[in-house]
Amino acid sequence: MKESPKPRKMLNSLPFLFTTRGASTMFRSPDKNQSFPEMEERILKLWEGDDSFQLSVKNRPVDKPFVFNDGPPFATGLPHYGHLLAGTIKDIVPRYWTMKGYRVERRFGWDCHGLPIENIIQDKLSLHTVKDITNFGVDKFNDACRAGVFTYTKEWRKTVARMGRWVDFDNEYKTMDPGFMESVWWVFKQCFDKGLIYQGYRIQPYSPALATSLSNFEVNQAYKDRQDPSVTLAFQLEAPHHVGDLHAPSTKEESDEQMLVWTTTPWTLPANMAIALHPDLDYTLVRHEGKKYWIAEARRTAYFPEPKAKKGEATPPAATEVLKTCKGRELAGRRYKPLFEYMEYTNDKQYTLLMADFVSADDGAGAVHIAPSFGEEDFQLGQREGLSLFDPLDADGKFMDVVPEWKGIGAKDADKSILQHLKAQGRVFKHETMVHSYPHCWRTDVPLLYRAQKNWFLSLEKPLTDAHGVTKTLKDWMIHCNRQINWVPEHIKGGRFGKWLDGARDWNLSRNRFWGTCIPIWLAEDGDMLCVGSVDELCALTGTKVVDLHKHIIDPLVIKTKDKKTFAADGKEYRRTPEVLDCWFESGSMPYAQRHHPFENADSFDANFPPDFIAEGLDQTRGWFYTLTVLGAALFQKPAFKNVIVNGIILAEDGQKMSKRLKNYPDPNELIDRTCADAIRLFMIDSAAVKGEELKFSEIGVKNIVRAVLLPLWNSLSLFTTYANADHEKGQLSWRPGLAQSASSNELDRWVLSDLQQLLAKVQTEMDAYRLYNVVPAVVEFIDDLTNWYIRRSRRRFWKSEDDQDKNQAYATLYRVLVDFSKVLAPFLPFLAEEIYQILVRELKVPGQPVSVHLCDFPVVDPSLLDAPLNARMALVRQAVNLGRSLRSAHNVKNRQPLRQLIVVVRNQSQKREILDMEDLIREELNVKSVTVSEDESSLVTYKAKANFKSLGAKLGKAMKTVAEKVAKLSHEEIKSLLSGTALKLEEGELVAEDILVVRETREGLVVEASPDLTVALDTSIDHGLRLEMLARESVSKIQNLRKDSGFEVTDRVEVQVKTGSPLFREALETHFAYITAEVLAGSLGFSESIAESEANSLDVNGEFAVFSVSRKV
RNA sequence: AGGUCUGUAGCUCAGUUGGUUAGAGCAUCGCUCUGAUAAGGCGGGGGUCGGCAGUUCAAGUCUGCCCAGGCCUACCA
Repeated sequence: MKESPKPRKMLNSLPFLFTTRGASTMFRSPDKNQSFPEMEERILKLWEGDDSFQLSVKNRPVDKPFVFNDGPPFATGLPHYGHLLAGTIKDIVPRYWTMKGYRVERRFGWDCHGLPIENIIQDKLSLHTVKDITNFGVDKFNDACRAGVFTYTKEWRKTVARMGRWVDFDNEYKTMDPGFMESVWWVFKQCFDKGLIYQGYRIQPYSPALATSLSNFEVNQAYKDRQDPSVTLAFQLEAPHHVGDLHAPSTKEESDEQMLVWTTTPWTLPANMAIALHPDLDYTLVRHEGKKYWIAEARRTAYFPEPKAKKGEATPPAATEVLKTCKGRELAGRRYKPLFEYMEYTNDKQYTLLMADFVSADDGAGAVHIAPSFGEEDFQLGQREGLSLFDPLDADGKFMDVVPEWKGIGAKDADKSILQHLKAQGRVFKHETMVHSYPHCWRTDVPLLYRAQKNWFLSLEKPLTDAHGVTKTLKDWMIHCNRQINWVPEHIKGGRFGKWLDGARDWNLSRNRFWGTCIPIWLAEDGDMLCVGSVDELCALTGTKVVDLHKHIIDPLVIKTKDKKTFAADGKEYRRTPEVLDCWFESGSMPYAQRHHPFENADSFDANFPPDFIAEGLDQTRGWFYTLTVLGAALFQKPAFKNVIVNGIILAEDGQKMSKRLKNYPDPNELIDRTCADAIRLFMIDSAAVKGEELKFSEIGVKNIVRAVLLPLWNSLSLFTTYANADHEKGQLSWRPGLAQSASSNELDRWVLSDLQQLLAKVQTEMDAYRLYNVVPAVVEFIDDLTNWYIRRSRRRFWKSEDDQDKNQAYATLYRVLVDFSKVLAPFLPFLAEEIYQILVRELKVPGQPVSVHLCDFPVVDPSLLDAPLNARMALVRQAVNLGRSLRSAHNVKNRQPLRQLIVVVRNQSQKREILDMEDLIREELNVKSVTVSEDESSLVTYKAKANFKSLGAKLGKAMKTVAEKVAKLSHEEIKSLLSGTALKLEEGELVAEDILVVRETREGLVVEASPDLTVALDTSIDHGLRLEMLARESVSKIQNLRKDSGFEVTDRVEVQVKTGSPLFREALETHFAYITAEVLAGSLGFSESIAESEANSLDVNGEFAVFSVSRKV
């Protein structure tokens, strides 16, 4: 064989030129020490040069789309393994459907708006508060956000491409594009016109330092322990006779009873409106030190402990006297004297005892102080009972004029003073402190206030009617749509996501921020509102040409009109509501906004919605998955996606979260350079991470993929090209790629082809159901079948020098398998699959074949190649071989020692044929002279039986146990008779063959191994001839090792010299001269006394000694 | 605190409608094979299937309660 060229370098510079290879070489030989990362970089350039990605899309018909929607990431940070995992899934599925003949457009998208970038810019410009930003200028601030939001796009592009993901970055969408934002307005107006949008209050975490409310995400970042007052107050109740007299104003007639109420937020007391009790809890009136208090019975002893008996005293005098006990509901409506007089009396429920289920008696006094402006539950109760909102705080969280005592003092700061005031009035029953977990402002560390904020909401409770006239509330539509989605893993549908939908509440759409899509509502002073749904509309209404829809551009535009239909001018003035939209609204609008629907491409919308496929992480359940679902249901009463793969979270190897600070994970780019992208992809896909479970990421795991999957495959390719080139050069091979070939007569060939068809069927089934986790194990198993059975068993067929039919069939088969298999692998291992395809197909310029494996059609099952009985037969033979190998091992008979015969005992006639069919294979694999098939195993094994619990259990029920014991005691003969079809009568019933499971025990002193299907025995007697053969094989092995150690090429011819004093060795070498010289490609084999001995070249077989010398024949 | 997922060999995980002695890969130890292979083969060691109850002739599997971990959600006054 000629020097193989250095293909890598050549291809880098001349990617299309293959003709420079020597004419005698058929295939480019893969480098045995190939660096996979280098190979991948080369493939990337090849794709770029060929424009393969664009071709793979354009080659497929427009009217056969597979629609994929990509969730947009933020480019303010670098991609991490979570992105790589989702990205790999987002690559595999589209590649697969492309190869199935669909046109799969893949547009990348960028999330541009929102807090991540606003926070970065605030830090950069040292703008700490909302006021700082407005003083700085919203226009300048937004410009800075725009300029900073794409910091890492280059790194993203590079890493995403390097991972082998094909996605269109040039045609990407951005949520800040005017077209995208216009479509978001359209979506908003659709909701508005359906009556879903309303303005209302919701309790939100509020940072007084920043003068803004915060998102839950921000709140969750800064929970910490905090010491707060824990105060029990005594509210003076009025006389009870006013109960039920709804219109009677307070008489201020005091009773002598007080209500104990617990709070940790004294600053909310000036806004107290009511007290809540649980209707079903017991409340007790006690007399203590001359005063009467109501308290939840369950809390009584916590507040009024029973005095302990002192030594000598019998029963201590009770300090607390129980007067009466009743249910909370019996106290409903009792009035109390308010602590403060800041509020107007607007509702007869004000300052009364109200009933609420959320009240518990776990701690406190079992009665809750209600300030509807300052707590979620308070707010809900206030809404129900018609209480007004009273919020005496200004934007900075300081008391306003209505509370003159604490005017200008911050809410939390006023706690102490308020308590002092109340103590002076005798209203504080108990004052302690407690430590509890409380949210703080993540930027300023100031404790947050929960207060009612005016917001824009999307109602989930409004009825919507679909095209078929069916009416449901939006929430019910969402639940309805969710039923149509194929979730992987399935449990999310009814579990995490389904439950979340069940409990979904109206969506708060507004954010008091700056860099986002504006809420397109203009308000008049009288509360009248206009919703703008497009740029043209805005231009018409304002008479201004607008190209950018960001806040600083839009806010100054005032709409003046008399008539909302004709927009006649000079009427009321409408000004835009200042909020921007929740960014999730933009993400949820992505299916429409990325294609500027309905302003462009409206006619093709139906074909593209809902999309076939999306894939994101588990954390998107409440994020993207949810907002997509809301808007899909709101606009079209349809699900926003048909299939979704939810990936799990990737953890570091130690099971902790990946942490930059702890450096407990390798840098993705460096790992790619150390291992390769294909291996990382496969490692991630071959895990429960593709069904929503977490994955512990380990570099060792990735390296194992290289070792267990990539290298064996690479070596298969290498074997094939090496032998093909060698044979081709010597003119020992007629087969050529692309030549028509008839079906192989060799069982191994037909087996591996059938095995491949089974794999194809499996991959198709699993991919069609989006169960990626079932695909990789099947692929890996096929690699094992291919390398460790097909190729190992076929080696000699490639090695032999005759250009016969068998050899040509072997080449044709392996070639076909490798090419087809490269197509199966293409979605999963896009680089290695491409390299195989390039070497085996593209570089040969086989007519009619695409230039890239990714432009090929996914192989479909060829029923003519599928032969399930053959697969079963081969499984049986492999079992027989395994039993035989096990026997050799157990009895310490080396495989190089040929044995006389193997006896296989079969269970039936068809097995007999199957074993005899493959006798040659078994003989060679087990190194035996003959295989004898027998149907009677009585001489080899003894039968024992076990009860078949499955079949007997149903019949026998309780008698199962006794029968099982009897079955275990059955004799060999009884079992034999049962097996032959005779039923056995027992007290408990009749036994038939199916009711027992036969266990074979080998008879003493025999070399026998049994499995449920087969029994195998080995004749281990060795005669003179067998011994000579063994020595010959040992010699071959030794010589081959010497060849290898000397660095000779596979095809080099050698001369062999032997020194031995052993007559047996001499006889073996002489007898098997032809065999040995053929095996080791020796031109001569002679004896010599002048060979220097070393450990490497001497051979000691059971005391027979020989020394070898091998030299290359020039 | 609630929801949800997970808990099976040293590690990563399979385990069908409940049914024999709970499996695989990796790792480890011993033996072995090999001119494609950094591989392959055979065997060994290694398990109270998170715990406790219950249903059943029979529970890793079904039910209940509890424990641990992850994620999501959450102002309990």
